[in-house]
Amino acid sequence: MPKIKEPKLGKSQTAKTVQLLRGFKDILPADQPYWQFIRDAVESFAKGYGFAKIDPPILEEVNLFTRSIGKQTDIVEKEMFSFTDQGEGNVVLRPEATASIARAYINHGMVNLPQPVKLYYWGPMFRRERPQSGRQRQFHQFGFEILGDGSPVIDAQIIAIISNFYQQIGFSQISIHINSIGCPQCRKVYLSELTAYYRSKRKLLCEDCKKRLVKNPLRLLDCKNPSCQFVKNEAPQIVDWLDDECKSHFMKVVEYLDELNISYKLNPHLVRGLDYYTKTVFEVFPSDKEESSQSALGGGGRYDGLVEILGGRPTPAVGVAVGIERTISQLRQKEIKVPDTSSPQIFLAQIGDQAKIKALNLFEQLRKENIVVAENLSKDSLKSQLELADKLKVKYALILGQKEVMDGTILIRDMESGVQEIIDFKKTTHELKKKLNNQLNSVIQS
RNA sequence: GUGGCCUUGGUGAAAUGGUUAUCACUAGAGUUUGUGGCACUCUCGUUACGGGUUCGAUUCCCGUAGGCCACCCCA
Repeated sequence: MPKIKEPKLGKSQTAKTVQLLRGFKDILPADQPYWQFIRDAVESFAKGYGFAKIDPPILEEVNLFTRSIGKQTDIVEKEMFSFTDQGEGNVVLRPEATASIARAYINHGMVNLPQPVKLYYWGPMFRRERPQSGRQRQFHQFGFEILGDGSPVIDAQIIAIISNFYQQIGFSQISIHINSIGCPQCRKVYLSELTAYYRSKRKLLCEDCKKRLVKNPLRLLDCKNPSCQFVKNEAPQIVDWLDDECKSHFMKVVEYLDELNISYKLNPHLVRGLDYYTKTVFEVFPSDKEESSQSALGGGGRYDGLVEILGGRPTPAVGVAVGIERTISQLRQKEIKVPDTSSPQIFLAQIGDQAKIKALNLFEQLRKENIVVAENLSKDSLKSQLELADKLKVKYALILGQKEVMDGTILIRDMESGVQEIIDFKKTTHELKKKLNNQLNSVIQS
């Protein structure tokens, strides 16, 4: 066992407060309705579009990412939480999930399933970056991946899913950018063209672009520095250098999107930071006013080479990944109301020892009937119990006291009107169900 | 990794180089124990951590950690 430093006790004998790790956050009970809202939407989409869930592990071998995302990318170069485990080998907290999905596809012989294989995932990802708005070191993504089909209609479908998803959760203004970065062959030709062009303009470039020119020329296209804009606007565009295959693929994708009535913007400057992308790439923004890369809600594209890079048979694939925190922050900003399904409608209050025992049993009985009841059986005064009922904003309070126990009855109090009825204790569940159903019906009617 | 601003109870704020750090909200306990949303009382802080300057620091300085924001890059 490695030695663990004990926290020093201060003069006051209390231990120093333990802080959260930089860039890590607790997802608190108050946040959960948002998470649940998105989770429900994702699950219903997965079901509707025929995706099966997969949960790859959070820890993976470092090679998985150096081979897939690319050694030269920032994610791999400086943002991975990697460490040596006590045994052997380098392990890494996954920075994204697509590579794991491709690995799983190979590992479990999914080539033998009817193609394409449609998978979705949900979970935490880790990148060791400096935190800022819309960026944490642990964040969550969900994603949809379709492996084993190279047809452009699949690209369009993935984009349709994400577009419809955001419509569904109440984002009416989203903006989808799409582009094609070709296959490795035509991209190679294009890259030499692009670097030749930029080299001729080298003197005009910002410092960052000079670095990009050597390191990752594709990224030159999304430089935000105003001084580079002119150079950028005149730069050769990849769509003009796509080979016939890639060009017709891209045109078909666009055609299908038109057919599905999905609005998008062709963005010749859109490139993505992971090496495995081929052909179609796209990004989703909350509105056309916020289209900087930090505000991207999600993105994806085709990755026809990935499975092969990881040692599988050549398998075309497309996918999309969505940032959940970013989506939630937009839900909040747009003040989209999300349902809070967890809050109880009933509070059970008791007075006196006998009533407490009876309440204990009643609570269990109601729970078995799937009636969500709040209580605080350790509190004795009715006043404080009703106070709590009020704070929980329940619709009804059940009141069980000495008198009711003797009479075999129970009180149902309507918390809004203050009207109370005495009912037969045995009919408690029946009455509650009746009341809750009435309420439900009136909500549906209005 | 670079830069800017910031850090006072659970939350949001206030204040001062000098005895018990103020207020509001929240939470808990209570106002003699069968009725909530009001009111009142009480309780909850070594002023992020470490060091320095000083007779004296929460206040000034430095470091560390964390937060926010921007760049790089990404979701």
